[in-house]
Amino acid sequence: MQVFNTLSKRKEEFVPLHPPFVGIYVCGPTVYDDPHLGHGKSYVSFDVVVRFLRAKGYKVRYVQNITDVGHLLDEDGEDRVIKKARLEKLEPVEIAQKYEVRFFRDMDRLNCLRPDISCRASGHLIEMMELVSELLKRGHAYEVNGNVYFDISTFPDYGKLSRRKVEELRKGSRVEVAEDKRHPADFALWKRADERHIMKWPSPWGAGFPGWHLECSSMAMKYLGESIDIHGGGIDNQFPHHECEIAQSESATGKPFVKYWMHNNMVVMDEKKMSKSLGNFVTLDQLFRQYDPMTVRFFILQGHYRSPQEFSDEALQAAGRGLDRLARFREELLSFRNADEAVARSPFKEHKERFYRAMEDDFNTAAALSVLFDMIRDVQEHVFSSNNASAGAFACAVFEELAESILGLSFEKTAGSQGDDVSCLLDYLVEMRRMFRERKQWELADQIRNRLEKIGVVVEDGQTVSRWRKKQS
RNA sequence: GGCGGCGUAGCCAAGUGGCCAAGGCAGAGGUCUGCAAAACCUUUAUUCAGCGGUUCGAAUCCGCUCGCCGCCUCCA
Repeated sequence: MQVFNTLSKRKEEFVPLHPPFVGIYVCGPTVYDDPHLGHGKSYVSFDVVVRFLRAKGYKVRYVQNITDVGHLLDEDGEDRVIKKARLEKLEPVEIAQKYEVRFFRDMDRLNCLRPDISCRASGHLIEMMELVSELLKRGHAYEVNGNVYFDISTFPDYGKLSRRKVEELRKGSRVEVAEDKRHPADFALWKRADERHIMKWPSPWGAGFPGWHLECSSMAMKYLGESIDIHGGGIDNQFPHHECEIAQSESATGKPFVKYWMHNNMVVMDEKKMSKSLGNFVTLDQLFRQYDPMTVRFFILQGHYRSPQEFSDEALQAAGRGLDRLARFREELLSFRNADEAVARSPFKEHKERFYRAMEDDFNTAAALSVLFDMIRDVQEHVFSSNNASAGAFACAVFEELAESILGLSFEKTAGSQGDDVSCLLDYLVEMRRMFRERKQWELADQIRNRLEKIGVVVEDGQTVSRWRKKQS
């Protein structure tokens, strides 16, 4: 299996440090606002990575952090969480809690598996301080006025992930350099907090809070060991965040921190990166009012995780239609589910192999997805038209494994669309329409169909039964 | 200014040296149907931003030009 490693800038054969175990750490969200489509792309991408590694038989431990401590926003030392707390008139902890809940709510809707360990930065201050002490002890850090900085001159490899030279960093720098740093590129491990700062902790260097790269190093190493297999995150975190993680971790342990660095690309909107700070974002919650979460997942899967992805309503609608077709196909295939598949001599083994080959080539979900659509045509020929039950059963099992287990597409009806009062009424209206049709009272039958269409419900007449469904978007 | 990347049909998007350039959506024609919808079948880029070069052979490698983006500040 080939994985693109940002460290080497090429695809490498994937060999875990301690097979069959795989430790993967993915940078989690800062919980101060609702997650947007960009978060969706990132976490769906890594969800598929985890799902596929498990399908390949690896024992995966998936760790993801929750950043609830907040990072520096400006020179005043106010961080995003605190700023939001002031705006919403809540405690910082309430803000973090609130948006953590909403983050998982949206990830659940996208059918992302929960991480095996979801760890909050605020619960790991001890570990972070220990890391700072270790770096001080080893001479990789220095203390000035209650601030502790990492001394970049002690780590010659600094820049190896993002291909940057320390000398070049200074020139393009857009922020003012803190005066007490020895070198402008030195970064904070611990920051002193004044009285106004609400989120602060006592430490050997006085009251303060951790630097923004520290939590990932501490928690990744705590739960996955000093060297981990995969570290993932957004490409926009490559520098400085991941670069600093490497410097801290490797200086403290003397061991390689990460074997494979994986970075997902951005969602693009109006020709610009979708992000909070630019203001051109659409939250998942907003999106889900218009599109089914699975449509969003399907949309994400249609692109490659390392490519930028263009967001537009047209693209989302197209994704919805494509997913619809897959869902109908799956429903038809489901009638073969329990047939005897043991005797199957089927062409679908080949589809499975093609799918795996695509996924083994750096998780090419777009190519993998296309195999599913090829399957539609071939199942039509080898199962539906010949009513071949054993081939159908095999195809059904293959489809469930590929589409549902690995790609994480869920075709179960969303709650509220089944068994509630509205559904019962709709069922009755469709039944009524059927009676009109049997008596060839087309006008009355059409009237029902037209009226339902107006409230976004489509009626479809099949060979034997009529069905209704909610129209997407 | 430094580093990195992108430009493939109306839209989204795979493909990075060699069968006719995946797949989805939209479009066109057909089958089915009371009419629709859905489904199914067929079809849709002599061409991969442009110009040169390397090669028996390039969308894929190299050079230049044009356009665009990301990172260098928190960001998935």
